[in-house]
Amino acid sequence: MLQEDFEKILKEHGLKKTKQRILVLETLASCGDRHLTAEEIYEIVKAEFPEIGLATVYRTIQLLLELNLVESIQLGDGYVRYEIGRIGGKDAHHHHHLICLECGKVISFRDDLLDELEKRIKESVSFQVINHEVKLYGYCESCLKQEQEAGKENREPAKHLEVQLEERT
Amino acid sequence: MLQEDFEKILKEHGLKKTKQRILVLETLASCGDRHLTAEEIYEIVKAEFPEIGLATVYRTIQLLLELNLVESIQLGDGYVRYEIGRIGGKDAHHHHHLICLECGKVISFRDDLLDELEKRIKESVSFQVINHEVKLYGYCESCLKQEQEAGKENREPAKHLEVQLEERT
DNA sequence: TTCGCTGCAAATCCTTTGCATGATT
DNA sequence: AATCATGCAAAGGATTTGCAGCGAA
Repeated sequence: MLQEDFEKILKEHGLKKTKQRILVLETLASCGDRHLTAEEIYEIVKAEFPEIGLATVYRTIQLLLELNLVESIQLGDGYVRYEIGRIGGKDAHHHHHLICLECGKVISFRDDLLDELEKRIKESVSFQVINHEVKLYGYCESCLKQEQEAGKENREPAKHLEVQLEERT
Repeated sequence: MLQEDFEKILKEHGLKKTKQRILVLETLASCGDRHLTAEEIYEIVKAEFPEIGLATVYRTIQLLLELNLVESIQLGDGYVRYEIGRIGGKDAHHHHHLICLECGKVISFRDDLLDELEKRIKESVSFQVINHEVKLYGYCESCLKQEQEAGKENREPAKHLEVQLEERT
């Protein structure tokens, strides 16, 4: 089903159907919420198809981005990550990310509040908003719990995200 | 004034005051809205102080990030950019970016609408939001004008930002 | 058969690091 | 004088590219 759509899209663009391309897309599709890096995709595909090369993974990701089948996000940790986009017409446009500063977990959520913001922008500034990207940094449920159990010191929450992330490398 | 604050902060942290550090910070301060890359900062400082090395610029930026004097943003074009943060107590936390897909211009704006979103997140998911980052992609005023003058074809607006940006390299 | 796609290795590009020298306190 | 910071060059790490061979159409 996913694969059939994909084959159709490839054909429409005069591109060839290859096992590598299908595997990369399938990996992204099945790891829906994991937000994989190129290297991670490579490792996963290699388990099933050891001949694949990392360069092919990069080239395929590039292709999928151009075909609008995949989207990229950068969490500020130096890696570019990829997630499957709206395949088959479902508009996954307005989904955003909650990023845990403790464990790095990424939670996706939808919200249309930003439509309101876009409208306001359009009115106040002369800027035509086409798309937007929202990242909320904080602490996820399980990290909050762990901390509560660990003791009652007041955590001084990170003021600067990027730095925070870098320090945890 | 800026420089005095900076010297005080350096002293507080047991760091030395050097010409390089001051010039990097000044460059960031005076180029307020330009969102410079490390390389650009390097070039600007080098005009006034040719002995400086790129590595020093990187090290200084790192320092400024840790001191919370500077913030970084990634526009998706592969470069990390830096902008001066809230010096002297002014809280510049909730400012976000409008990014022109045509010319790459970055416009900063403030908005507190996101506070509302944060509140909602907290209620619906158990996630403690500490900070957030919003990027709106679209077309700036002057690019819109140019286009109107150039002709009346319907522009097919970019569906996928990152790709769009990459293609303009 | 034709051309596009792949794998490999080399090349790039941005950023970081090691080390001896030089500057600041 | 004691450190810390700098410049340079080399190292790193992610991503891209060149090219000959392979595989889809």
